[in-house]
Parts: sequence; C-alpha cells; structure tokens
Amino acid sequence: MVERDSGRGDSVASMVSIADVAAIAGVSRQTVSNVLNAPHRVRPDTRQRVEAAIESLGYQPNRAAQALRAQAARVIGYRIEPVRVDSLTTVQDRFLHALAEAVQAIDHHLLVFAVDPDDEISIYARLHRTGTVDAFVLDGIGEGDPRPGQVLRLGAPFAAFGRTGHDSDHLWVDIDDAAGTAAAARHLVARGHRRIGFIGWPEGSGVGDRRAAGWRTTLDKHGLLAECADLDLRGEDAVANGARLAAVLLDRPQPPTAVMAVSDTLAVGVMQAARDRGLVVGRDLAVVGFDDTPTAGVFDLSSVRQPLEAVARCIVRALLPRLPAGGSHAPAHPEEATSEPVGRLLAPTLVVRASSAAATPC
Amino acid sequence: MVERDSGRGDSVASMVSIADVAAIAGVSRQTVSNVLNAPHRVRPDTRQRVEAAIESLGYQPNRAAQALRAQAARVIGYRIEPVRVDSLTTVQDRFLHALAEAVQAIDHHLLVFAVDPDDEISIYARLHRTGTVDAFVLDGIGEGDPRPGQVLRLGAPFAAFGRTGHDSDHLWVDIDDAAGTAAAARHLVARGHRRIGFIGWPEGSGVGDRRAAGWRTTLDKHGLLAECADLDLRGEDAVANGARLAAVLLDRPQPPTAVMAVSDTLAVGVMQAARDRGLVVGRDLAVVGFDDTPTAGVFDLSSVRQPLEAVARCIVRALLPRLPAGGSHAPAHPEEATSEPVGRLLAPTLVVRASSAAATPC
DNA sequence: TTGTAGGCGTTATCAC
DNA sequence: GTGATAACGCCTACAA
Repeated sequence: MVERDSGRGDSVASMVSIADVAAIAGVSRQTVSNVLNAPHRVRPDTRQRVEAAIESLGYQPNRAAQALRAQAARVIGYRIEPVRVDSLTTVQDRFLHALAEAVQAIDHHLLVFAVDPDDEISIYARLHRTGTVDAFVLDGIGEGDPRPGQVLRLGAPFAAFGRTGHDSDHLWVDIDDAAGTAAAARHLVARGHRRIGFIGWPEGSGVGDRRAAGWRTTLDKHGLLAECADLDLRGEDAVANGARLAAVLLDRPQPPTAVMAVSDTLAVGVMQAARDRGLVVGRDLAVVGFDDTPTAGVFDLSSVRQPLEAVARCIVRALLPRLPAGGSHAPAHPEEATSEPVGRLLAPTLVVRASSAAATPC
Repeated sequence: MVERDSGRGDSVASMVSIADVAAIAGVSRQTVSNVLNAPHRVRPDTRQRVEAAIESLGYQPNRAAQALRAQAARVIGYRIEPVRVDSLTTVQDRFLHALAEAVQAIDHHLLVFAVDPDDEISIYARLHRTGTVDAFVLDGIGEGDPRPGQVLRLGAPFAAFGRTGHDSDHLWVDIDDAAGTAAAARHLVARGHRRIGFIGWPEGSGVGDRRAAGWRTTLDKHGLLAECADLDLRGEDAVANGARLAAVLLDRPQPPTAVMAVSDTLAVGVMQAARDRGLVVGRDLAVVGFDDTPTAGVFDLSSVRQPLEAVARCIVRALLPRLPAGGSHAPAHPEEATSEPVGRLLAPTLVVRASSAAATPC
C-alpha cells in the first residue's frame, strides 16, 4: 500500500487505492476495475485472486475519482428549512428520512443545505455548477412558487414535492389533499355526523384550498353541504387560532358534532377549545387533523397521514432517468421517451384514533 | 467552451472548466487557478481580465476535481434517526439545521444518511474509506454507546454530541443537563415553591440521571430536599406516563406546587393530569419541561432550552483542525497542540412561560 | 509574473 | 482475458 501520510496523524493513513489491490493480486489496475464493473470479462480464477485482495485490503473505490471520471457526483441536494416555532407540523424530518433512504437505494447520497432566503437560488446555482450535486429535490413548493422556474433555468435536474399551479415543465409529486379530507369527511359521515365543520387556512394556499375542497365536495355528495356551509372558518396555522375558531363554531345555535382541521396544529386547538367547555373529545365532539404528527399520536387525534415514504420513492424514481449516472450504464435516455408523465398525485390515508372513532349518540 | 454534452439533454450541457476561462482570458489554466487561490501572485490587469472571464462564464471550480486533488471532500457526514412516534422530542431537526449552517460556515457540506442499525458501523466505514466524507458528527451518544469507539477504530475524524462515560479519547460536546434542571429548580424556588416534584426517566440513562441530579442538588442547597425527596418519580418518555406519574404526585397528602419534568413529552402529560383534576397550570401548579420543543411554545410550557446552535458551532470548531483541508492551507497541525481539551459542556437556558411564571399564592 | 509538467484515482477504449 | 493509454478538472511544484 502506498504510504501517503504526510504526518497529519492516523486519519488519512490508510487510503487504499486500486493500484494497491492490483499490486497484491498481481494484475493491472484495469483488471481490478473490470472485476468490479464488468466481472464477466475476467477469468474466474483471476477474479477470485482480485476479490481476495480487495477483501484483505478493504478496498473501496474513491468517490471523488469516480465522480470526476463519470461527471456525476451521485449526490442529490435537498434544502432544509428552519424549524417553525408556532406550528407543530414538522413533516420535514419524516420526509427527510424517507428521502435519505430512497436516495441510498439508488446508490446516491443526500446532501442537505440551509439557505438564507435572500440568495437561495444562488446556492442552488453553485451546487449545480460545481458538480457537487447532480439534482435537487425541492420541498414545500406551493402556489406560485418561483423556485421550480429558477432551478429549471439553471439547467439542473430536479423534482418538486408540491405544485406551483403551472407545473407542466418539470417533474413533481404531490399529495392528493382533497382525497385526504374527503376520506376524513366520509369517515365522519359514516359515523353518523351530519354537521361537520372545517377549520382551514386562509384562501390562496393551494394546499389549504384543496383540503377544503375535499371536505366541501364530500359533504355535497351526501347532501349535507347546505347545513354545513356556514361551518367553514379560516385562520393561520397556530394552536391558538384553532381554539379560537372552534369556540366560534361551538357557540353557534346549532354547533357541529364533528370538526375537521386542515392541520394537526389547528386540530389540537380545536381539542383544547372543546375541553375548555367541558366537552369530551371523541364522545361529544369528533375531531380530525391532518399530517399525523407525533403530537396527533400522543393526543389520540385522528389524522390524515401523508405517504411521505412513497413520495420520496416516487420522486427518486422520477429523477432517476434524468440523472447523469442514471440507469446504471445506459445512455440515460433514448430520445423518444420524453413525453412520460411529469406529475403524480399520491393519496394519503386516514388514521383513525379515539378523537373520532365513536359513532354520534343520536 | 468545450461542448461535452453526449446527447443526454440540457442538464449537463453547460459544464464550464478552468480551461474555458483560460481560453477566454488569453492566459494559461494555472493563472486562472492563481487568481482564485493566490491572487497576490497575479498582476492586477491580468487578474481583472481573468475575473471578467470567470464572471462572464459563471465559472465555479469542480468539486470532485478539487476533492481528488486535495484528498479532501470537504464534506461532513451525519446520521439521521427515524422519527419517534410516542415522543414529542424532535430536537433533531433544530440541530440538523444548526449543523448545516455551522458546516457551511467553514466551506464544507453536510451529507446525511439513514442507517439500518444492524450495519451502522459498516456505513461509516464505507463513507470514510471511499473518501465521501472527511469526518462525522455523532449525535445522541449516551452512556456506554459503542459508536465512538468503533468510529475511532476506523480512523475517521469525528466529534460526538453526548457522552459515553469514558470519552477522553475523542472530541465531544454535551449539554450541561444538571445546570439546566438546576436553573429550572432555582427559578421555581425563587417563585416561592417549596414542594417541587421531579418526573424523570428510569435510572441508567446518563442524560436523565444528570437532569435529576440538577434538581436534587439545587433543592438540597435550599434545604428543601428533605420535604421533596419522595416527589421523584420515573417512567419512559411518553405523554401518558407523564400524566400517570403526575396523578400519583397530586394524590399525595401534601402534593407538590410545582413539577419539573425531564422532557417536554412528560411535562405535557403533567399538564394534562393537572387540567384533568381541575387545576389551572401556572396558577395552581407550576410545570417546567426540558427541550423547548415547538409543543412547549404552543402550550405555554416553560422549558429548558438546549443551545443546539452553539453545540453545532462548537462541534465544527473542534473538528476543524482534524479535517484534511482544515485551517485553510496550514499543515493542519504542528505536532505540539495535541493536548488541547477534547470535551466541552454547554449550559442550556431556561425559557419561562405561563406554566411557571406566577409566584405561589402563599 | 506567467507557463509547463505531472499526478490525485478511476474507468472507457483499444490494442494485444 | 488482460494490459497500456488517456482523460475527467484541479492544483502544487518547478521552470522560464
């Protein structure tokens, strides 16, 4: 083994390269390379000798050299956002974990970076131009978000989690929010509820609007919309708002027997308000949230769960053909398959817990 | 510019290298390199020409080539853990963000990976041997954790967040847990409380034991330990346990007027139990948690906040001299400074909210 | 002050 | 079936 340690201590001492393996096995470097990348081209006994040498040295190909040679870092970039203080909705860490696993499944790595919103796009540009990452996953893309357009202009491959409203020019995956709230509404209807309230975000966020739409259309299908139309209130995502708006609903002459919220954060507020006026959640009032945060589990709150693991896998699969090192050794793309579907909606699932499990008394 | 696009589409088309800049500026590649790495060696007018060319082409040095040349990827590896379901304590995402920022401040990147606990160490080995990362940050290191020893044996530089109990052979940073609970206890004493309960984790977790110790020694200093010694209960980290144990305390003939919990998760349970028996938290019972999770903010729960941003910076600073590309261009370490301190304790701060702000009535 | 040469580790191409 | 050659982009000598 070439001893290249320049006196810096133990950490760099044992960098073993393909040449070391070749020397031990008594073959050339290329034969070692072939054993790893095209084993069929090597005679079995030679291969065994080489494999033994690899094993004994613990050789692993140097990633930087591979990246330089292949013009592909096999790295995906993902921006992490700061933790929000007033909202419980930390969906991000579940998605991050799922994304890391999905990316590892295709022999890539996940590089995360924090950006100061000012020069967000310049960070993307730098990571792309320096070849640090091959592609990006854009998270939290909402109505009118400029970032997909910007990254597209950079020429960097990417896939978005979420939609801007005009997404035909790039890959995206999103939750079918309306299907989620529709499932929740159906569940409540099946439990005998006829007055089902909705506490949502202010109009204009695509996500919030779609969740509201799922509630609305489902009630309509069951002929309940007329008696529930006035049970739709909106506020920013905060527990206090959930409590405040729920109080308004519960003070109505004909209060709802069930309340759906656009997020767990608001739903927790609803539960607080119910308890404050002596109602037992799950018996006197059904509550359903959205996101299935740890908090929902802890408070036995029914909630719509986003299939984040599936989203991550779906995103990575969509990205795969656009990656330079993409499908193993294939030229990544024959010219024809350009018109594949660019978008995909994934249906969430309802997790029923004590807050909505019981049927209405009458 | 060398057009190297092998028909794969737009994404790889615009890879601009140092040779392109040199051609435009009418100098050799090395002069361009000098402009970037040793500007003083270049005549001002030449430098300006080169800088203009760099600007016009948007040139950025290729990271893989730099890594190969420098034998340093300028990447730090960090393992992310899956989200826990029963616990609210998502300290991880706050730390992750802080770590990303700290790492970026020294011109490195953060690579995150998920591991299946079985072959955790083999992942570390692979990342190290392939040169994918230069060093690791080990998080959640507790009493007797084998990982620092394993990574040490790999020869990979690393720093641990947390302590195993025998940490003299590696870098570590940890929260001064006892100082955190001591601050909380002093705060409660100052508010007039004399019966202050503690709900902790079962003995044996270093972290939990140290937090308990902070409570105990502070009460002792104020001569309150005798009357509080029986107010120390333990259970696994779950809201339900917090509620159950708090109920036990509140059922005592002389119930506490304040309860500290070893985590926000348990503290939330305490708040639930208090409310369930008609007590108003903050008036009839003071409650303090630990970790300052978003949940604490939402429920107005006083909590001890870990200085995760400082931990991240401290870890990165400690790691810096061990990094191959460490202090700019210095040989990373003259042989002498080997006996620098390897460990560091950081004091948390108490965030006072409504759950404990008021003085006791009498 | 600027340019020339060589090599970091890997792999694709093409001889043999 | 195996080995020599070259190139990916950069940087550190050293030479001019």
